[in-house]
Amino acid sequence: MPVPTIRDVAKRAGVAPITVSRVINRSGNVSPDTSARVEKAIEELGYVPNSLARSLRLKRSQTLALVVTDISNPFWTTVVRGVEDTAQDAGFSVILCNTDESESKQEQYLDVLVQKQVDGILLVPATSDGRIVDWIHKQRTPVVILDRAIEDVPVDMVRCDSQDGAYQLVQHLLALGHRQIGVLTGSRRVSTASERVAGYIQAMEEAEIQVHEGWIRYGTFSQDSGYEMAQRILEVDPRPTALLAGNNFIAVGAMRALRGAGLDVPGDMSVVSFDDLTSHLLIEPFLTVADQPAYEMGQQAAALLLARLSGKAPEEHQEILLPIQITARSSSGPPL
Amino acid sequence: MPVPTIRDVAKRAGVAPITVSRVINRSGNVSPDTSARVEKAIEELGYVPNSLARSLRLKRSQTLALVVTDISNPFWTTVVRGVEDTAQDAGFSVILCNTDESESKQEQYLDVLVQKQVDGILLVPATSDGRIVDWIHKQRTPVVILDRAIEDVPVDMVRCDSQDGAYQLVQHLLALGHRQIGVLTGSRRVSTASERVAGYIQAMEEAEIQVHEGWIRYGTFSQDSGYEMAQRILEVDPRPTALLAGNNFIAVGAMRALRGAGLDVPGDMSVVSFDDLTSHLLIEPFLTVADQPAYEMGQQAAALLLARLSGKAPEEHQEILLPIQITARSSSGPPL
DNA sequence: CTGTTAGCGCCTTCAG
DNA sequence: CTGAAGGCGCTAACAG
Repeated sequence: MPVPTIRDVAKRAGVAPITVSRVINRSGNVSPDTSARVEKAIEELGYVPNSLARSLRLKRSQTLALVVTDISNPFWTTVVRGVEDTAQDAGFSVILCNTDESESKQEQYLDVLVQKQVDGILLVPATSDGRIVDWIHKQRTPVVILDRAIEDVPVDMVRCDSQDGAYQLVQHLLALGHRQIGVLTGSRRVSTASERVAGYIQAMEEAEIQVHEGWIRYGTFSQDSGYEMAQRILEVDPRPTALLAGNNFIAVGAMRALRGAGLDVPGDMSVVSFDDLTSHLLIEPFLTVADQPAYEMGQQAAALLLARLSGKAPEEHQEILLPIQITARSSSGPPL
Repeated sequence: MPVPTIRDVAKRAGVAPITVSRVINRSGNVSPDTSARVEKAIEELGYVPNSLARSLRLKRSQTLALVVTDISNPFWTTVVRGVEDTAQDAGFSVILCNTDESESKQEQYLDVLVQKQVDGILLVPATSDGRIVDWIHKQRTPVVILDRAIEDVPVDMVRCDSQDGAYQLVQHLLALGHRQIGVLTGSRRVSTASERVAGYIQAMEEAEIQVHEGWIRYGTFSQDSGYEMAQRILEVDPRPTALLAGNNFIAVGAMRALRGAGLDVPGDMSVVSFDDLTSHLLIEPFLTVADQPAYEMGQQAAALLLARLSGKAPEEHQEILLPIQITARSSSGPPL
């Protein structure tokens, strides 16, 4: 016996398919009596509506897609939760995709998502190249860009004020007395990486400190890269007395490198970082961090996308910038 | 201008829709000449196939669903990667869902997934109640159960040998000289939680140690629960000299509690645990653990499901049990 | 190699 | 309050 369709239910209840549809979707008025007969038939047959057919007809799938760059990072899983909770409340499902910072994987996923007729896409772009957004727009799928800026394209965006976060972290280090400060960040092609450097430079310039070029290191947002960048920066003369890590993974990698070099944190080297979320898994949080509101970012991005879908968002593209607060802990102290 | 359909492409290329379909799917033979004209039309119109319509017609969506219980836990994100990589290679997309160990959320998700006509479901069951599997089977959707056993229902299953893992961990503690050993685990309704207790009891009985009832604590697989269970167990007389944590989150919570009580690990109390994955984010891994092959579990489960879908799996239900190895580190030492 | 016909399961429109 | 007809976009089956 094949899977029952709306027609099977209709036949069994002695009504037309459309009536069953009305009962399922509570659209139009159906007499309590008929309604009950339909419900009974649904129950008896174990009928489950086919939402593929429904979506095809309605031209909407009640589904959002969320494309992130690294699902292993607790920072992103927190964003995921913010998105999911918000979508769920609005009756939307979420398809989650992971690009591993790869542009080609990103392209592949976006293609599939558009084909699957998702109603909207939340994208953490692998790079700041705006063409991908143009392409999605051409497919008439609404997009909200998350966490990272995109160049030269008008699009809804929700992100954190990375520059200010970095600025605050460096100010904190300066206040402790540091003058030689290094920064380890992600790829140049990722806006958050360069903005964090910009905030660093801003603070250093205000303090009238000459920044040594070896103090600024670009890599990737990974532990391995953090490890390597830290090793390199230790060889720079003059050697920094404090490091600003572009994210939590870089911080962990860097601290491993410092440990390998026999350096104590914060005794021999202060370390401050973005993204507090490693503390979920640490016995004793000790990293001084700029703590991005990950959950809120997910929430707001999803809310904005949903507003777009229902035509409730203002015509012009929104750019929401969330503030960052820093939390001082024991990984930063005065220089030797 | 509305989104172009296969008919628009056909018209522009001067062919029938089916010919366009054949070009897109490389099904049937099409002359290179026609094919080129079609490709051109597709390009010019920016045509993207509607896979909703395709799935409706073909009765398959090339989509799997993965339902996990806690996406914040790196253990699960690793499983996710194993599943995704395997699915991707076979041309399948994955819809990821997070139940937070809640049966009602689980039910809700499964309903949506069946409605969306996913081709198969990979489920980490919130509880060992077998009825949910019966329900999915009734919907004719293949399922593979991950990580946790389900009672009394014939179904494909891929999981790790929790009992043996716990047995090994306790043996390790016994070898160090511990006789009073406590165990902090998850909910009684979750098979892995109880299996880990079973392995503990097995090892203790073999060593002819009388297990004090206060030494076995059931809670949930969360940090808060670990914290609370650890606080309680410290009041038991005789107090354990070593603790076995049912997962990484419980271990972290427990260690925080020990720290709050002024106890040193492993000086005053040894701690061993399941799931090594916190180490990704730790500067210095120090927990003695039973390290479950998370990525492989995801891979194998996805592979099994895909084999089912293509009819390549053996008729009878498979139960794959992956071995667990323990890694001894500095969190465990001899008792005082 | 190419096209015609028909229908996947559902819901909008218009009639009763 | 209920139903009949038609079509969303796609592809199998069967011509030619």
